[in-house]
Amino acid sequence: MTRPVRVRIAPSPTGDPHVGTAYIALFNLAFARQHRGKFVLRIEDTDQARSNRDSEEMIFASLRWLGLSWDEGPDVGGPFGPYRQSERTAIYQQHAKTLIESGAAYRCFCTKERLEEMRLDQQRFKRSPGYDGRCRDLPPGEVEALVAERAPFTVRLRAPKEEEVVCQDRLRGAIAFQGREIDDQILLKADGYPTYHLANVVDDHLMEITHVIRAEEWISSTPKHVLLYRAFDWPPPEFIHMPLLRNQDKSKISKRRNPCSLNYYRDAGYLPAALLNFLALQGWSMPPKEDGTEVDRFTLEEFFAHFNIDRVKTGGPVFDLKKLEAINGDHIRRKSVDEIAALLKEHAGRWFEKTAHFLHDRLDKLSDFARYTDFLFRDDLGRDPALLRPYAGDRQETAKRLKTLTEEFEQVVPWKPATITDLLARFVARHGLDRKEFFMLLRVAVTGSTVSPPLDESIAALDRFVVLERLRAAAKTIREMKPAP
RNA sequence: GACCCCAUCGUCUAGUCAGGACCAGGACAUCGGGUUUUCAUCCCGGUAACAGGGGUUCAAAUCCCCUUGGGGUCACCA
Repeated sequence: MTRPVRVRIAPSPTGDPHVGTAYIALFNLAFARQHRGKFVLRIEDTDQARSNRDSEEMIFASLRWLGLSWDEGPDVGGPFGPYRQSERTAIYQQHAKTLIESGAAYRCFCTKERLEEMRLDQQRFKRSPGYDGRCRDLPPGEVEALVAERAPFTVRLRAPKEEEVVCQDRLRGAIAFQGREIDDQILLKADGYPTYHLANVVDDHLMEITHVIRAEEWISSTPKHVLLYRAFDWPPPEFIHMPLLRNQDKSKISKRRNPCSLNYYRDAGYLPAALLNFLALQGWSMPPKEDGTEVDRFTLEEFFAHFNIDRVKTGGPVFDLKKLEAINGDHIRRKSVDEIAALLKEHAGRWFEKTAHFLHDRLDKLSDFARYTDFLFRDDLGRDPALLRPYAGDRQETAKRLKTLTEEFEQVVPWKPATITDLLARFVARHGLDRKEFFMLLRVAVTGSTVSPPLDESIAALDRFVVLERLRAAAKTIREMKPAP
């Protein structure tokens, strides 16, 4: 008897809800539907420093917005809970202990500092990185003594160095790794929280996950997972690694080169059906009909009806916003006028709520909102180049400053007015810039006008990627300006 | 750098597993034309790809090998 199909997504609640999460969720859900199985949402919040509840809420909200609903999860419960890893630490600790007892794992007393030093050495001598095994074979007596004196420790996987570990991937077949290349990964951190590797394997087993459909970036850690299943004597799930969504230059999709936040797509007015349709086309296509015609515009239900995981292509698809936009347009045109009116109302309403606090003082009549917010909706700013004045008249220097600032904007977390204000203040202070002049330059670069809501609010209201693009465009314009006569 | 994954138009892809009717089909983008008072929609048409080299075979986009190219991973992050 085969076990009922159970799949899961395991997003980490850090930052904005990611388009890649929706992509993987979509394929997991489709697979579950096809097999009349269950789709589980598990929150992987074992990184104390980075995880936060806001982010978790946004994951729920955006997946709901898309209509990708889960059968079990932290919010809806289920028979395999809790579904938040931070609430399962005792389970992981217990399993880590089992591994230590069986010898599949060991306690490591190395400090972060020593590990850092080791890494530097490895770099210096061009040795391949990885734990050097100092604590791997500590005499039992020494370990006991260290434990007795409460020395902090981590738990590491004891990877067999001679063996070959073969992972089976549904789409790629067997993938072999030499034991020598598998690092003695940390399984349990010094703070008592598990790393992804342990938590993921323990939970997938306990939650009876049958198929692990996740992104390709996980392939190289799969042997560690396989080793863990082996150590616990558990049957591994079937692994299905989806291709990675790509930037235009084929690198893994990133918020610097693409809008990645699902909030962006919602706020920009993409329809869930269209986003999903587009995502479904990344690496997958509907089987051609009998007469050979191909259908590439379809609803979620149609996708589910024709879904087959084995049609997934392994090549990495470049995320093409233009195509998404075209598909979105098609989905909009399929709606009735009344439906569009309702959608428009909802969409505009969201923006009004988002911007009312800074519109409040600026409006003499409600329709004035348009002149203060048009920069939020235009793809092309139609900026009057004459408005863009190089700082202190120095074109090259200004372009360079804008570039530096752009790089700093890439790092801002969270993307909020307060953090942006903070960055801006430090930036002008550090470079000794005139606030008035520099901020006006930025205002024009980002909003296309010398009149706009407060800079930090304006910037925060836009998606990070859009701001970066506008800044890059402004720098380019300035760099290429004719020198003043 | 080491290991692993991948490879059809600029982009998403069909075709590849079961080699032949494929001088490679569709979509997006782009170019040209038509409908339309504008714009958009809609319609018609064009440009555009099997990475390279070796094999196997009567026959290769399809099977095998090598090369090249691209990507991912190498954290007390996931």
